[in-house]
Amino acid sequence: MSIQVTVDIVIFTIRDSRLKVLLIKRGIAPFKDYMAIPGGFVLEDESLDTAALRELKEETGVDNVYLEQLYSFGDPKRDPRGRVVTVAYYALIPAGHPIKAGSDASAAAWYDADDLPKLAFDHRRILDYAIERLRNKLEYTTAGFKMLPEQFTLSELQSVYEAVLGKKLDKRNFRKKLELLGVLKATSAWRKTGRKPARLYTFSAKKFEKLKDKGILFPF
Amino acid sequence: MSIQVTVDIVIFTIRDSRLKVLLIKRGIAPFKDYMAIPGGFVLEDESLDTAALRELKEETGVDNVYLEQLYSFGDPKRDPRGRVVTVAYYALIPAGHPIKAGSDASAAAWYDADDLPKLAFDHRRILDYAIERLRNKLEYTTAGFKMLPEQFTLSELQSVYEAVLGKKLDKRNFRKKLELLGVLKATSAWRKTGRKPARLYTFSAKKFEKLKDKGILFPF
DNA sequence: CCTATTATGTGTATTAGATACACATAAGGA
DNA sequence: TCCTTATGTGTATCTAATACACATAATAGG
Repeated sequence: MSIQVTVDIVIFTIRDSRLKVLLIKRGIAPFKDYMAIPGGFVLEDESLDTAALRELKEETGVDNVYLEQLYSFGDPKRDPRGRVVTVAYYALIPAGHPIKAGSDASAAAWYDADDLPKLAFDHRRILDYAIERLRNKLEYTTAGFKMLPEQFTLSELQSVYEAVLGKKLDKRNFRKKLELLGVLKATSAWRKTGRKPARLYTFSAKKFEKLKDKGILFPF
Repeated sequence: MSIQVTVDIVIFTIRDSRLKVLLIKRGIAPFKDYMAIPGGFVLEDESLDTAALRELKEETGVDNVYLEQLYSFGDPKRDPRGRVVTVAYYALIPAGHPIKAGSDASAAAWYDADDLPKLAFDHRRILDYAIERLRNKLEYTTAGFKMLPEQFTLSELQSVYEAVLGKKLDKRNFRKKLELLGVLKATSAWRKTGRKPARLYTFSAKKFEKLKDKGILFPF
């Protein structure tokens, strides 16, 4: 009745206007040379969240990013070595956020969420579940903002939504909704990106909290 | 690094037009005489879902009801006896469904979800989380139907929604939405309940699946 | 038997939000 | 200087959400 407990973390980011997932290559059996979601054992004296944060830090050097528990997977045969229950998490990393891949550096890489390689264990199922959750959460939470740096253009924000949802959105309607919600603050800065400069915005957490208190959710 | 894993199950039903939760009285320390959510250890060769189904059956005699994983709780100090990670589930039992409480019979009872006693361990947190999840799911899934017998009146259905959401709904608008969705089948049976008889309906899973495929969700 | 009580069942008007859709502007690069 | 590309902006239409009142059928009680 004593079971090993791990955490596995699906790490999402946006790159090249695409939803990407960080995978590492397994160096040892079972599933040697398969790609896998980063993870590891929960230690004796740490909570599940702490374990996930620690693993995330170890694997990517990343701190202070959004992390949420996803689901627990506990099929008795999911790990051929023995009974392992894993608590899956997912993390959202801002586009362009620097990643210091750890000792597994050469073996870690970003993969397109809709073009995944074969994965070890039941990681494909975990990943599919994470993508589904992210898509849903995007529509009624601020998950979209968590994949952007503090300052961002409206096109960048829209691009995040399009990458995750996998479909094009209408620019004017997208902006209309944002304006209606009133959770963006225009800054006086501009992104000069080769073309016509775009205004930079920040997310107003205060205004969002007020909306949440009123039961108003994001309508994308 | 070897941890005990349990499942705990928040068991919901509707009684007297109120959302109720099944709690059992603990006979032994720690938290002796406190009320607690039913649960128990995950066995060596069973999946998490199987463990939850087994516990549910053992505690209530109930089979074939809706069961969904909720969240995993793993604070190192949540159980004073040692390291226990629990995978919480919630179950929805149709109103009026017979419960054969097990050996703990005398100690098991239904409590109003909004008038709970002191609970053992972190069970209050688990329960609050379950209620929140149920409220949310009610609005975009068929959870409401799962707390009703196969045949039900429209008033009974509305009463489930009102009990869970904790607010009154407009009868005509409620029925209008249902009609728009078209997931109900009128039967030729009537519930004679002391007053004017009410028509009995059944839920059409087929039609619901079609709606789901189109991405249409329940708008309550 | 008659009346009071209680739950069922039904439609319309108003408001709010969602969707569909096109063009002028500013900058960089050829 | 022109071409390319991304930014930024408003209106009309449709669909869904909300607010709201009364006749009907049955039982219970006097």
